[in-house]
Amino acid sequence: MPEFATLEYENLNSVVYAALCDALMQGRFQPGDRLKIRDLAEQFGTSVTPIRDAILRLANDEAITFRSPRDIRIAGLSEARYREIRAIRVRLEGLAAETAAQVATSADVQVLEQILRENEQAIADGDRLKGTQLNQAFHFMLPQIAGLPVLTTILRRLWLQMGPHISDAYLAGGRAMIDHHYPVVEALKRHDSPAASMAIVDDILLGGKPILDRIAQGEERQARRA
Amino acid sequence: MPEFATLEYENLNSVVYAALCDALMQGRFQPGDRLKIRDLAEQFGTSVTPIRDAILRLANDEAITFRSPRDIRIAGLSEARYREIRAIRVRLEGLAAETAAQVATSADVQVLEQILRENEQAIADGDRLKGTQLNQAFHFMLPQIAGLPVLTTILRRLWLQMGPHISDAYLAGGRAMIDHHYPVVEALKRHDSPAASMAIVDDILLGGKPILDRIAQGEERQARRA
DNA sequence: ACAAGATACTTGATGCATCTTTTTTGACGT
DNA sequence: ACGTCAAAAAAGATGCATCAAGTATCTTGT
Repeated sequence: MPEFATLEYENLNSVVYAALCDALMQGRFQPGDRLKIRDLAEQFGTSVTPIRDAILRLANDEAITFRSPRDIRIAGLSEARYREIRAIRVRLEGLAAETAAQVATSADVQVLEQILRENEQAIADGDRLKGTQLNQAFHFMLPQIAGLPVLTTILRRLWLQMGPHISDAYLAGGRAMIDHHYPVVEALKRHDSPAASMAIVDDILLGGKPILDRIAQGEERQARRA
Repeated sequence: MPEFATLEYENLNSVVYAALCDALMQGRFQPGDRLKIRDLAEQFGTSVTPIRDAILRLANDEAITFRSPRDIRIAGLSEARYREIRAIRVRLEGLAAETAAQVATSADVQVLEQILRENEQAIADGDRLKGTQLNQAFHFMLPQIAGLPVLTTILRRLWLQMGPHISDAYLAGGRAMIDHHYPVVEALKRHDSPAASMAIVDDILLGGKPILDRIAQGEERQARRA
């Protein structure tokens, strides 16, 4: 008897959740933006229940916060918290890169190279949205190649929190955002785990610099105002 | 102007979620146990809505799964998935221990030593529940001392998934479960980050051995049946 | 006695009404 | 202009009714 993939039934709340996740990761929300359940319900054409469900899940992910019982907003991100997320990413994406380097096939490498080419093109075209998406796609390929689903989930959650903060800063760094991706691919080809890990760490620390600067700058501005 | 902690207002779904989390972490559920929203609503004395909300959050944490659209169960844990969780814990708790070693005060150390003493006593008394809780308390102290809230959240989620699988295996290992905690405390006293990291890694790998054996054994049994 | 089909029951998803509290708004006084 | 305050509007939490789909039970024919 053939195996059938357990087909994922979709409930409305999952659809809404996925849509909001996409929006978050694409930077289509700004930190502090207010969400209203009834408004979203109208936009999605559903009742409020699936929206509430999705928002509850995002709140659980700490991507949105309840500033007060009736005030739902896109979560802010302090500099300290961003630094923590970065430190965690260094450890976890390092693990993903190491593992991926051990098991990567040439097909895997080709997918990565294809993403890189498209990303290069998107940057050349000045297409910020596509550039951000392809950058994320590259990062998520590593845990996928490595066969680490739990890791993928954790990283997705971290990106949900970073999403609203990277949109503006992304192209500020220009091609720097993907410069470090090339040595990752080279390391995977050679099954060189330490090199893969070091390259992805460089990417996170150096490529993420403009984002950190922007958050730090925003905090400083806020401090002066107070 | 002094900082005020954003006081957490409590909604019912948070109360239910916290209660279910506790139950999960204490191993009071078995993998595969079925949850029924209406039953839980009766037990908690609420309507079904807050229960649904809490269950949705736990599903988002991947602590429970929807086997089919109307069949909510405590999630299983494959050997591969457990190994992945362990690898992630090694990286993240390593980071927590390193950071904690740099900033730990003598007050922090005293708290850890107190937990260790009580844990020793619980094991001597054969009090499995208390032993498990204190073991967890020790592990969660490290990211707290280190001041890493995001890390704490991630680890809590991982423990939610491990909870139903550690109950039986815990005392099987006897004192082995906390043997490696002592060198962690010693390393924190000396502000010796590498030693702290190594000690906690030993604890995760060696202390977690009986859990892995149990999961592997369970899978083997299941494979034979098929 | 047993299997297949029909029936009744369970159960989560969805929608919606209501309640309480918050937020908004606008008038008012300083 | 600006801050204050009160009334009105808004908004999330909670509870509940209904629906559709799955499960268990019962019936029925062999």
